[in-house]
Amino acid sequence: MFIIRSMKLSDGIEWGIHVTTLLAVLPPEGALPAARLAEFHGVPAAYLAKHLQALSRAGILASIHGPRGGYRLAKPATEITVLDVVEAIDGTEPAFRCNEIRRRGPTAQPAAAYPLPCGIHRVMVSADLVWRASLRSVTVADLVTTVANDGDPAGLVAGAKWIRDALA
Amino acid sequence: MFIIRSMKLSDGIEWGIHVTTLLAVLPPEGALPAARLAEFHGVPAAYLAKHLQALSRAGILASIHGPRGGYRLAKPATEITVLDVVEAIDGTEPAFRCNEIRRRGPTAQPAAAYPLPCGIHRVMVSADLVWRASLRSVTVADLVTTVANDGDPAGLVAGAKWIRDALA
DNA sequence: TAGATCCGGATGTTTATTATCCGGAGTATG
DNA sequence: CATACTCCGGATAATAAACATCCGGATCTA
Repeated sequence: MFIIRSMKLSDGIEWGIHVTTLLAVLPPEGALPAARLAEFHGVPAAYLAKHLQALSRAGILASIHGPRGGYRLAKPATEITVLDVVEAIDGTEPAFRCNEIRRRGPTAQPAAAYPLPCGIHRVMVSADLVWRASLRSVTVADLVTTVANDGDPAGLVAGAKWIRDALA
Repeated sequence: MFIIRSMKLSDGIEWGIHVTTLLAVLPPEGALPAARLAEFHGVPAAYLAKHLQALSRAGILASIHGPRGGYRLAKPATEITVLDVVEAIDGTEPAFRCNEIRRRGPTAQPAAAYPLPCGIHRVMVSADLVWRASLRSVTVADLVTTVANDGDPAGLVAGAKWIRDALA
C-alpha cells in the first residue's frame, strides 16, 4: 500500500549492463544487431535500441552499419566500469537535487547570505559520491568473470551456442 | 535535451530533512503544526502534510492533536539519522530492481539453474549499501551543528525569532 | 545497386510523482 | 461540555517521467 519508490533506477540500466556484458564475450571482430540483443534478453527491441544509441554516444559501444553490422564494445571490457554504463543511460546528475528551500519562506535572506552549499545538500552529495565510487570499482570484465564462475554450466553453453549462431 | 534523470530522489526527501532539522531546535515541549512548517519552508502545505504523516508513522516525529499541537521530534536528534528520514519518505527498497532478465530469452534455463542472485544485481546492491551507510553516518543533530556553524547569522536570528513567534 | 543496419525525431501509452480536498477522529482550552 | 484546532487517511486530479513504437534518412557491406 505505501510503497513510495523514488530513488529508482530505470530498467534501461539493467538492460545496458547485461548487453555490455554479453558483448564483452564476443570474438574481436564480431558484432550483434540491436534486434538480436533484444531477442537474447527478452526485452522490447525498439526501446532497447534507444539505450544502445546512448551507450554508443557515450563511447562504450561501437556501432557498425550495414549487413553483418550491429554493436560491439568500443574499448576493452577492463576499461568499462559499471558506472560508465549507468551514467551513459541515466545521466551524471546526482540523485539529490537541492532546491535551496532554505532560501524560501519568511526568514529568507539575500543571496549573498548563502556562500556555502546547503549542509543537507553536502550530505547527499557525499552519499552520491560513495555510490558512484562503488559502481566505478567494478568493470564489465569483472562481471564476465562473475557470470563465468557462478552461472549455470548448461546456461553458459546455451549462451555460447546462441552467440555462435547469431554471428554465423 | 538528453537529460535522462532517473536515480532521482523526490523533493519530499529534501522537505523531510529540513523539517526534521528545524524541529530539532525547538524547545522540548514545543510543537509546530504542518501549516507553519510549510510556511517556513515555502512549500505546499497539503502535500508536506503527507510526508509529515510518513515521518510520524516511522517514529521520527511525534504528532500532537488539538490546539497548540503539531509535530515535534519523537526522539533525540542524535538518534535520528539522515537515512532514517530518507527511508521514511522514500521507502527502504534499493534503487536497483533486478528483473532477472538473465532468465529470459532463448537461452533461459529452469529456475533451479539460478541458485545465486544475478552478479549484476549484487554489484548494484553493494553500491546501495554504501550509499545507505553514508547517509546513516550523519544524524540530524550533526545537521543542526552544521547549520549553526555555516549559516548566515542574520538568517539564524530571523529563524529563531520566527520560531519564538510561532510557539507563542 | 540492394539489403541490412544504425540514427534521431515524432508520437502515443503507461506509470509515478506531485498536489489538493474533504470527512472523521482526537485533544486542549474556556 | 462545546468549540476551535490539529492530525489522519482516503479519494481524486494534474503534471512529469518513463516506457514503448514507428518511420524516414543516412551509412555501410557485398
